[in-house]
Amino acid sequence: MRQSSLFTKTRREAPKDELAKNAQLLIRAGYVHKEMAGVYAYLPLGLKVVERIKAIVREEMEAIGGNELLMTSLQSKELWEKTDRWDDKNVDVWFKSVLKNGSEVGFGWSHEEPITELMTEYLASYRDLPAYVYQFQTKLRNELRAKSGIMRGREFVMKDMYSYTTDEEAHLKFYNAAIQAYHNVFMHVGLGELTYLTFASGGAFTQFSHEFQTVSEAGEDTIYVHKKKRLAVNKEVLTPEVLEKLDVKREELVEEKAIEVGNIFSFGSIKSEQLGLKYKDEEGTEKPVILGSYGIGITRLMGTIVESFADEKGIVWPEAVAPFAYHLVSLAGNNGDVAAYAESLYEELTDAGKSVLYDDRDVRAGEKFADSDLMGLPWRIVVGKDTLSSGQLELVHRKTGETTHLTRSELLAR
RNA sequence: CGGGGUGUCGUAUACCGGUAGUACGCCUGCUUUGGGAGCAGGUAGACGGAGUUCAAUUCUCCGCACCCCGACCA
Repeated sequence: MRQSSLFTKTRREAPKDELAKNAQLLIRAGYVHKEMAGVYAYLPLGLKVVERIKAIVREEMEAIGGNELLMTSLQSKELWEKTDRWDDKNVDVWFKSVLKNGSEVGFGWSHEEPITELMTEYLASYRDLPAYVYQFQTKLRNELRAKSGIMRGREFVMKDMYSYTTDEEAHLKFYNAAIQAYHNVFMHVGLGELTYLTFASGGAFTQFSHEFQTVSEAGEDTIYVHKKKRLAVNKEVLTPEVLEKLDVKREELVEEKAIEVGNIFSFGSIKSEQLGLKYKDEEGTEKPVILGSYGIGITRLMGTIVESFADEKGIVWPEAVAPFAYHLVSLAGNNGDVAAYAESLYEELTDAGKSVLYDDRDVRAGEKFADSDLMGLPWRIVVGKDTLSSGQLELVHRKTGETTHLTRSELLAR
């Protein structure tokens, strides 16, 4: 993409109404636009990052048998009354409205109920199970207090997956596969080292739920990390019994602040019973389906990545989620030969299938470099006067600042 | 929801009970061109309402918005 055709601009200063690093940088670099407190629009560059994260998550969800679908934002009051989660006394994040005909509707803050009800239409026999479905949805939650930039908004993109299985054994098998898939996701986006499978308060069905917590100063949760065992315990369940069950000692744990980037838990058969999701087993006996739920906050993950890797100059994207792999910076000025060289290099790289943002703007070098640092693409290719005489291109690694020189063909072969 | 705070050109800020200033941005021209250029000219602003006052952007009250702490957080 030519930067001259990108409508967004960078800003020199952080907006005064944002304290969170992720929001400051994402706004300055033109990735997101704040619409109101806790509500952010994703601009072209930001959308690319969201889509890249989604692609990584999608790949893992497909690998464990997920069927992607897209549920609705408008949800029925009657449905949620069946599970006693319509009343504001029980769920305090509802946005609600009224249709012209007087019916009340809610705006989806979660989708267990609608998807489980949907499943009653399709799942009837043990032969239909298991079923795994997932979606990427914009969740709407009327949070009392939005905070931390895109990390905790009233509107955010989430991947939610639900598993429907015949019994506990099948459920646990999938549950463990999901844990592995989640590990793969966090590894792939570059947060693997910082992210811990964390034991958190469970529910009626199991002792624990599992969270995936990324250690970060910007975190809202407090966890106790066991570095050797690569696991953690949420502060809310840090009890002698839990430590014993996990076979860890309190003094082996380190307290950390962390961001909850994923959460998985078991519903058992409660919701299936409430919503009438049953199947017939081999003997023809009717049984409730076992339900599991698996979430990853896509936009929160994006914020976590910014928080985790940004430096004093700006964002530093891991290659797997960067909006473009290369930032081709042309320092042509009024030198037509340099401009022509940069143009042809851009064409050639793009034709070779490389993902390139080409800074073809007529601005000075300092501004281009500062913008490039702020936007945080992994590799910067600099084309200047010297390039023409030496035949050497400058390749700068955003993360380390390391600069290497290479020829055009070496770059293309990369 | 409890507590605290802040609202000034597009952005970041300054000052002030009496003509609202600066920087960046944006527009025009000239120069400049490897780390946010220089000169000249131009554009653009007091969240809304009520009150106090000769006079309110400034003080008071109400509303709204935003931020922070806490509570909350499948």
